[in-house]
Amino acid sequence: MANRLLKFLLAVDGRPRRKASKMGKPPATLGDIAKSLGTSIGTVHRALHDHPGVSPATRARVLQMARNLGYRPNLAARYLSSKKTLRISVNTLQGTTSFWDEVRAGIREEAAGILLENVEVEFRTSPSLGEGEEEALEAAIAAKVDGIITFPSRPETLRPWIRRASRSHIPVVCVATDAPNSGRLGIVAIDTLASGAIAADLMGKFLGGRTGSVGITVFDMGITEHAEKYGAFESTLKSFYPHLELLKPIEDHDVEREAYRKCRKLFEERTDLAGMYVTTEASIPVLKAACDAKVLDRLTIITTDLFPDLVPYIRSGRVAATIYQRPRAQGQMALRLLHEFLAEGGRRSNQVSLAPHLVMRGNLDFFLSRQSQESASKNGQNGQEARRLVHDLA
Amino acid sequence: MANRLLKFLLAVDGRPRRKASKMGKPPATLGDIAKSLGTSIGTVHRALHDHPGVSPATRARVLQMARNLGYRPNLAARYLSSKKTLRISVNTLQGTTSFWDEVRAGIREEAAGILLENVEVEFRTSPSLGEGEEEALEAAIAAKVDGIITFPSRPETLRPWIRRASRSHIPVVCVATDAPNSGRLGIVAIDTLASGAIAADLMGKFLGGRTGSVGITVFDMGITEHAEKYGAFESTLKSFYPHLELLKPIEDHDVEREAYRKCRKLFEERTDLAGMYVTTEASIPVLKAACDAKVLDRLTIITTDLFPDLVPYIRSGRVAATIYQRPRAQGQMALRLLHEFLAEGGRRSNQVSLAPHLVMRGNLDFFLSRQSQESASKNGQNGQEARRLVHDLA
DNA sequence: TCCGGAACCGTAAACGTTAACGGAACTCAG
DNA sequence: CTGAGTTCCGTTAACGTTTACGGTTCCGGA
Repeated sequence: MANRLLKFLLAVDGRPRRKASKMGKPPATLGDIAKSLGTSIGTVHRALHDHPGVSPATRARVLQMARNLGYRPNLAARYLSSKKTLRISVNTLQGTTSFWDEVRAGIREEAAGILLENVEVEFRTSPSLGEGEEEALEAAIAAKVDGIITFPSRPETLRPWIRRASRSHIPVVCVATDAPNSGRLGIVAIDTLASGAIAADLMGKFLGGRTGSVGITVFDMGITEHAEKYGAFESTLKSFYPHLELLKPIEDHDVEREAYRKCRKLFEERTDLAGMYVTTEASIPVLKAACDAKVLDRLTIITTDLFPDLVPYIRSGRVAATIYQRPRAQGQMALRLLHEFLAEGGRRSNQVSLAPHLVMRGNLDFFLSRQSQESASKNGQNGQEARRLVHDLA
Repeated sequence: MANRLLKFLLAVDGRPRRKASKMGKPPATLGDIAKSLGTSIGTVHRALHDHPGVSPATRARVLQMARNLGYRPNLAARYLSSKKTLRISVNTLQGTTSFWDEVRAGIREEAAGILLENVEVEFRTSPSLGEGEEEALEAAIAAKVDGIITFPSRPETLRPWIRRASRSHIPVVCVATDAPNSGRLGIVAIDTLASGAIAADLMGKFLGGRTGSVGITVFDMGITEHAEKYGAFESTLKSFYPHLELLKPIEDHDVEREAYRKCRKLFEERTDLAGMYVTTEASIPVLKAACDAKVLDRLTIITTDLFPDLVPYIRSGRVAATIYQRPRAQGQMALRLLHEFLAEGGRRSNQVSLAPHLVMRGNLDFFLSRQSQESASKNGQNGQEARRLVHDLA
C-alpha cells in the first residue's frame, strides 16, 4: 500500500468525547450519586424528580452531587423501566389547501421515526380559521397530553390557553405563527424576513428595469409574521429597486371573496401595476381577479405555497414563482423540538427558522413528485381517519 | 363553555396505533417467543442473531415464530444491556471552501442529537481531491467502524472499496456524489435536476428578453451528477428560453488556475456572452477572470454554494444569485440515514434528494447568520482538532 | 404509656436484551 | 467403560431507572 505517501497528509481525528469515554470514567448513575452521598437510589430519584418524601436538605445535597458528577439520565433505562407513552396533541386547521395536511404528514412521519417507539399523536383539527381552536386547546389540556403542537391563527385569543397549558407543565410548540409572551416552549416557522426579501428581490429582477407599482396581499397586518413579511418585502424593494412603488397591503383574512373583490378593484384602478406578491393561501381568487380584469398576462406574480390548483398557473408561467413554506419540514421540526424537550429537557434552540424554497417552472416537477410520495401515505391515513366518527368534545 | 356549538365541528382522531396499544396485546418479547416455543430466551436470542450454538431446525422455528408474533426488538433494552457505542467514520475533503466543514458540522450536530447517546464519529479528512481517499476508506474498514459516510469524488476509484466495506457488513452512505452500483447503503445529495432547472429558469428571467449566449462551468462531465445538472440546465433553457444559446460546458476540475484560464478565454472570445452559471466550488477565479476581462458588470452570474469570499459579490449584486447546496442538511441527513439503518434496519428510502436553497442579496443575511451560529461551535471543535497530531495510517 | 400518623428513607422487583457460564446429551478414541 | 470433546440449550447476572412497598424515626394526642 502507498501509505507511506500519506504521512502527514491524512489526519485522523477522534472526537474529544472518545478520549473521555475511553480513559475517563463512565457516565454517573443514580447509584453513583447515592453511594457518594451515603444514601439510596430511591432517595436520589425522588430528589431529582421533585417527588415528595425528601427533606429539603437532602434534596439539595443530591442536586449538588448530581451536578458535580455530571449526572445525565440514561434514557434507554428510563424508557425500558417506565413504559409510559408520550401523547402529543396536534391542533391545526383543516385548511383550504393541502398545507395543513402536509404539516400533519410531517409530524406523523417524524413520530414514526422516533427510535423508542412510544409516541402517540392525537389530531384535533379545526374546521376553519378560528373555529373551535380554543376549545381544542382546552380539550388537549383536559386530556392531559404530554405536549401540544398548535397553530395559533389568532395569537391573542390563544395566548391564555397556551399559558394555562404551560402552567400545567404541558409544553406547547407553535407552528407557522408565533404566540409571543405566551410561555410557549418553541416556535417553528418559515423565516418571514427571508421570505419577504427573496420575493422582493425576485420581483425586482423579474421586472428588469421596468417601472410601475407592486401590490401585495397579506392575511392581516395585525399578526406579527405578516407585518414582518411585508416589512421585509418593502425594505428590500426600496433599497434595491427604488423605481418600483409598493402599494398598501391588501388584507384578505383568508376569505376568498374578500381577496377577489379587493384585488379586482386594485387591478382595475392601478393601470401601472406591474407585479403582485400574494403571501396568503388565497392565491386562486387573486389569479381569477387578474384574469377577469384582463391583466393576468401583464403581471409578474409571486405566490406562496404549492397546491394542486396552483400548478397550472406555474407551469404556464403566469405565476412566475412561488415561495414554498415547506409544511412537511415544519411539521417534522415541530415534533422533533417537542420530543427532544420531553426526552431530555431539550438543549437546542427552541426557535426554528426555516428557509423557504423557491418553486418555478423548471423545478416544479421536483416538488410535485415529493408531494405525491407523501400524499400517497397521507391518503392511506385519511382513509382510516374518514372512517372515524366526529366526536363531541363536551 | 361553548362546547355545544362544537358538536360535529371538531374532529378528534386518535391514530390506529393507539387503539392497538390500548386493546391490543403489548409487543412481543424474546420471552414470549421462547415461551410459545417451549424453549429459552437464550436460544431465541442466538437464533435471531445468527449466533452459533443453535440447530438449524430450532433456528427456523424461532424465526418463524418471531415473524408470527410480529416481534420487534426493544431498542431501549438493547442499548441498556449491551452498551456498545456505534463508531462511524466520516471520510470527506478538507475542501477549499467551507462546504465540507459544514457537512461535518451537520453530522456532529445530528450525532449529538441521538437520544441514546452512543454514537462516536471519527473524521478521516483528505487534504485535497482524490488524495488519500482510497487509503482513508481502507483505514476505516480496517478499524472495523460500524458505518461510513463518504464523499466519492471519483466514484469509479472508490467503488471497489465501498463494495469491500459492504461485504464486511459496513454500511456506506455517500454524500454530495453518488457511487452507483457499489453496494452503498444510501446517498444524500442535492437534487441535480432541481438545481440545474432553477438556475436556468432564473437565468432566463433575469436576462429578460435579451438574446445572447450563456456559459457554464462544471467539475467534470464524466461524473453523473455534473452531467445531469448540465442536462437539466440545458433542457430548461432550451424549452423556456430558446433565444438563449447555451455554450459547451467548461470543465475546471476544481483547479483554480484551470478555471481562470478557460473562463478568461471564453470571456474574451464570446462578446455576446450574457450569463454565466458556475456549478463548481471555484467561483472566485471565474469572477476574477470576468473582472479582468472587464465583463463582470455585463454578465448575469449564478454561482453555487455560499462561502465568505463570495459574500461581497452577492451583496454588491455582481452575483445575481447562488444555489446553496445546504451542506449542513446533507450532513445531518447522511448521519440520520446511517443511524436509522444501524438502529433498526432502516425502513426509509435510502435516496435522499434535497432541494437547494436560493440565496440573493435580499436573504443573504439570513443564511449568513445561520452559518455564523454553526461556525462558532465549529471553530471550537477545530481548535481541539488542531491540537491533534497528524497520524500515519499504516 | 401506647397508638396513629406523618415524614423520611431503604429495598427490591420489574422492564427486555445481552453475554457469560454451566449442564445435559451424544460421539468417539483409548 | 471411562474420560474428553462437541453440540446444543437453559439459566442467570448484569445494564440504569422507575415504582411500589416496607421500615424507620419522631411528634402529638389519648
